[in-house]
Amino acid sequence: MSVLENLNEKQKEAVLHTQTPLLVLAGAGSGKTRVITHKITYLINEKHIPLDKILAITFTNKAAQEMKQRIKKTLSLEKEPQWISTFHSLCVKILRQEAQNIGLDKNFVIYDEEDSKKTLKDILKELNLDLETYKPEKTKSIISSIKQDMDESILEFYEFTMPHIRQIYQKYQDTLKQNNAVDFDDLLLLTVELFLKNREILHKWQSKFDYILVDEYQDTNKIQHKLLKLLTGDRTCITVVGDPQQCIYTWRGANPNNILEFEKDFPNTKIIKLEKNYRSTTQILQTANKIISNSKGKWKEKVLKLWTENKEGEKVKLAVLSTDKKESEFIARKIKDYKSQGYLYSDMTVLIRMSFLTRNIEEALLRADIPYQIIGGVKFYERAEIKDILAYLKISLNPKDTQAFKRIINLPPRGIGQKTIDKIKQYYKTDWIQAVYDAYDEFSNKVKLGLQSFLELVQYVQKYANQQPAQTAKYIYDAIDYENYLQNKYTNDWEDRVANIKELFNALQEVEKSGKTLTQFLEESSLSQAQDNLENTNTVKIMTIHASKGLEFPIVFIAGLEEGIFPSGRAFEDIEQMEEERRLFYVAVTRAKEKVYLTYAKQRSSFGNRFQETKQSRFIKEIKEELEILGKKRPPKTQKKVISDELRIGQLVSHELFGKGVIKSINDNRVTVIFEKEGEKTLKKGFLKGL
DNA sequence: CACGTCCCTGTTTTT
DNA sequence: CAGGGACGTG
Repeated sequence: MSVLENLNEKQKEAVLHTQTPLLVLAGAGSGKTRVITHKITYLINEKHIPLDKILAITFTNKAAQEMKQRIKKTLSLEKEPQWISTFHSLCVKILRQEAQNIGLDKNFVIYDEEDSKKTLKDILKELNLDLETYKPEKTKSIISSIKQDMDESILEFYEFTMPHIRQIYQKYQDTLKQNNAVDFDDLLLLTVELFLKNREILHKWQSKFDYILVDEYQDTNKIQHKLLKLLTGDRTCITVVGDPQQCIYTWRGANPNNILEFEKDFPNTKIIKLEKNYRSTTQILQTANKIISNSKGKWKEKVLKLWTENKEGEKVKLAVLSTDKKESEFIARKIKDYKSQGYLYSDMTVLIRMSFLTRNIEEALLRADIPYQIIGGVKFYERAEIKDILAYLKISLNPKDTQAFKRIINLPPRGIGQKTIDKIKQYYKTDWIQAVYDAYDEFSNKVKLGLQSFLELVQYVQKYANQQPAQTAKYIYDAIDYENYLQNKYTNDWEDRVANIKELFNALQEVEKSGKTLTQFLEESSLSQAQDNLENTNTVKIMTIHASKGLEFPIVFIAGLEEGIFPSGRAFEDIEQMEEERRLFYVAVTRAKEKVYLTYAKQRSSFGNRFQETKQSRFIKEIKEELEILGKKRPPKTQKKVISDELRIGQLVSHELFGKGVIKSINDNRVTVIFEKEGEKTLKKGFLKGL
């Protein structure tokens, strides 16, 4: 049982190379996950590195989980390896242990995007600044890039149009600190700062790891690169795997230059290219190569050219539909077809560029009785009802958390409004709960009553949350009569929301059973990702292309190939962004093993009612000669079943685009068919197949 | 001073 | 369609 079994020469080389830092340029479907897991096994078995001295960083929690289990199984371990995680989870672990060394309370909370933006909004109001000039989204993204690049010079640029941006940034950092909170970027930044400031601690963590492996390197940002450099030190014990052509996260700081810089920062780097693809058919790969050949050709010698020994397969297909509704119905119909041909629902995925496109797809699949799962969208722990209940638990662990406090002080309505909160704030010394006590005498009896009910509840939660989180959550739910609150507030979908709460109770029950702490649970929920919820069930998965990173499916539908959607309208004026859109398309197509369907609608309804004319995505034109256009051209010779002369009235037929139908009349070469879904159409014989 | 209603706007992608 | 801000009412 060699660890090198079933690896090709290049893969073997990548597993065996440990003398110098290693950069593996691994194309889509070239078996990079395999290389990483085999390499870990090799390091343990042959190089005798203890399992817990290997650090492996993956892009998603899901990937980390799978890798852990694979290794546990391969090595017949009792427990899972503990240092396989994402960058963010790794940094949380480090920070929890070292909190006191950077003036952080170890009960710090992680602010999500919403909390961070609300914090910024509060700051803007306090500073009396215009919300238009300093849009919280914009401001947040500027602050993020400062932190991700560890470089404040970007402020000089923005100060021309946003003179107070520096002040806002300062205040934002101060506020987070006061709240005993960190944002996503802080997890990385604070860890790096800790290492830079404290040699001893750095050495401690360096010596914890004898080897470091990193996946999806093209999507790491500057500070992650820096962190790796710090952890590696002068040693050579590092392997990173990536593919610049699959970089799709520059908009949140990913820096594909990390791949180029790697050689500089890690001397004597060896480079190995994995270009043999094991996933896709020749046709799919050819189309993918065509897509990426239209990119500007940066990263010269780092660009991979994929090839495969897989069979030819079918051409990538394009279906043009009249409306968005028809588009999703087409997809549903195809799914049914393939199901009846023996494919599983779980063999198929629908990929989209923007999550609002899930709506139509979901409706069509629902109507067609096709089981599906939506990955991402509004995530579970970002739902208002979940955050409401969690805020009670959070405030009990960290009573400094302003966002949690504001969320629940008047939930359910207790007659406490802005003025009361302002007053409480004047009494703020150590934390919000204390502030409420201290300010208490200031208020009218009515407000006092409201505050009392709040304080009583919080006292209870503080007492029991840690030991019995599930029961405590239930207690909160009943105490605030939350079901009633949901019923009144959300007349349409309150039942779904109640179901979500029940789901939360279950999750908390698991926490109690598994012996995890509430803090651990809260931090996992903050760092939960779309893919984490990917069920191993026989359902069609619907997700954004970003969420599909690292996954593969036999059949892939890519919907909404329209200018403004894919590529996104925001990319129109920016060449770099357009390049990223193109890479995104490349990633989408390379998810497929056997079949790819591209679709777009000539008309799409925006918001509620109005239809808008769309324009075909530029990407389609770029690969036109690779495509089989459904419903327009004669199907290629592979489909010999085309019926020619023996058509008769009443015969069941099928059409690529319109689905199943029955022949109503025949007139020379033209046949009128009544389609199950599309109604009556007259078309040429050649387009029909017998059933 | 809190709370309800009306009207407006605005859609990337996410740790 | 939905979330948030402005504005008027009790």
